Amino acid sequence: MPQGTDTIFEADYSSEALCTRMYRRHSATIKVQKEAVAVANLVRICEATLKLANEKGFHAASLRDLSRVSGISMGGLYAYFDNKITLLTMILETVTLSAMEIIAEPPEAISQDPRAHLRWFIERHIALTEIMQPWFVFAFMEAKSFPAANRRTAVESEAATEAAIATILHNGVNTGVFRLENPLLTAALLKPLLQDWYVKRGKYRKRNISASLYARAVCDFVETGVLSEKP
Amino acid sequence: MPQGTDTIFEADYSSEALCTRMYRRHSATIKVQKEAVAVANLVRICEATLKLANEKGFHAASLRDLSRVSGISMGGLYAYFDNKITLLTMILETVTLSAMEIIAEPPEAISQDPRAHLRWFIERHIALTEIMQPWFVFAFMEAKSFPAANRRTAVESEAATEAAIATILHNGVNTGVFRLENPLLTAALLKPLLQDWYVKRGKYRKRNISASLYARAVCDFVETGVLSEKP
DNA sequence: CTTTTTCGAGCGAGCGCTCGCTTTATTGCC
DNA sequence: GGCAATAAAGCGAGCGCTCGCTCGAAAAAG
Repeated sequence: MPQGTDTIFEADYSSEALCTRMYRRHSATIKVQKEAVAVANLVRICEATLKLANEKGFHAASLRDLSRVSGISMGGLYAYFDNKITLLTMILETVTLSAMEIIAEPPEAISQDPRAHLRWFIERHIALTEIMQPWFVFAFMEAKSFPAANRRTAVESEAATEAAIATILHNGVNTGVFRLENPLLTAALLKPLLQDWYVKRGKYRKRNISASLYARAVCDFVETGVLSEKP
Repeated sequence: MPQGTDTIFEADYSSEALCTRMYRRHSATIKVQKEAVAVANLVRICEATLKLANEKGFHAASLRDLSRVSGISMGGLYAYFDNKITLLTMILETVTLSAMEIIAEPPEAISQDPRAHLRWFIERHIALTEIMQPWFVFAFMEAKSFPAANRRTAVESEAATEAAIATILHNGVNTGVFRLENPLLTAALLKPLLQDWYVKRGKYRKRNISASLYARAVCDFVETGVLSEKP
């Protein structure tokens, strides 16, 4: 596992790995033929794009900015995409595909226990969005300006995450571990807690709250709420 | 109360009322002297700006777009602001000032009971962001591109909201009504639940979830979590 | 030498913003 | 009330500039 000691993910989510997958998806339209060269430049392009979009928004970032920050000339950039929206789409695809991989079957021992299953899902979600933080922030902030097709995909991806949470909650209700009226609505409330980790990352960094501490806080909050006594 | 049967707010938050306050704050620089005329036009400008920013983002919306949608000529617009950033600032101020007014002392009966106090605060927050939804979405989405001074104000305003929640939680812990380890962190987790109502409003509309139903769901979720038994 | 990749000046479109002018409202005088 | 005189408000073509994007030449690789 290239990303260190983590063993919770099946795939590699480093920039190089993500851009390799991106290159292979778009090898038909990318004009640079040698994979090693292309991937190295895609990494520079993506990292520069995420940096600029985070600073001033994707639309406000010009291709001259991108050329300067990535160190690739204007013309060079157009060997990798045919227009600015394609670049946006390529990055969004990467996020959506990765987000879909969060939803997976957990180890056998965990899937039997709804409470452990929920904790596992929350931790896994926060861990991936931690590794890919700039990518997820990009998708979240720029979602509005996506072409309609991409926006639909993004909404579907988010709905799939909520549905996965709802299923876990539902299993918990059936086995008597959880008590709640509307699993889908509760799942909808859990989503913003997971998103806040990457959207407001600066806030938590300032308060010295790590990903695992945040994950634990979310789990505790979700499980028991704030009341001393159940009403 | 001009906004109907609501009696939870001291002030009026209609577009007219908000733009009247906006006009008085900026009467020195706004070149139109008659308040009635100026306020009517500010309403058209603000509503058009919020609409366009919601569709394509503030930066991507041109002043020609704004002129067309608001029905006010290019030159006319510049009687109300001296540049595009000033317009952004004027709208942000309006949101920040309104958000600050959410934090208020509740009726005597409520402030004695931390549980009622928390519910009151949640309901009040959701009710105001419901009335002013486009304004709050604007502030949330465009916060990144604010001038530094405005961004600082926005962060402070958000911190103040969290601090207010934390105080309520703290009182609850002291009186034994609430049980939680870190009131500030729990308050930080409550914030995204309140924000999701206006940021992802379309999702909840599609599912026929009203503001009061959402507020109730958040209150229940926060109070008791999902577990059947306290561990 | 041929092929692949990189380069950056330059194009037209569209941007934020201005300014000379027209239209509308108010005032003062009979 | 009628009517100039003045002030206020509204207008939109056009300015300088930056945008996304192109393309022929230069450089690097094979």
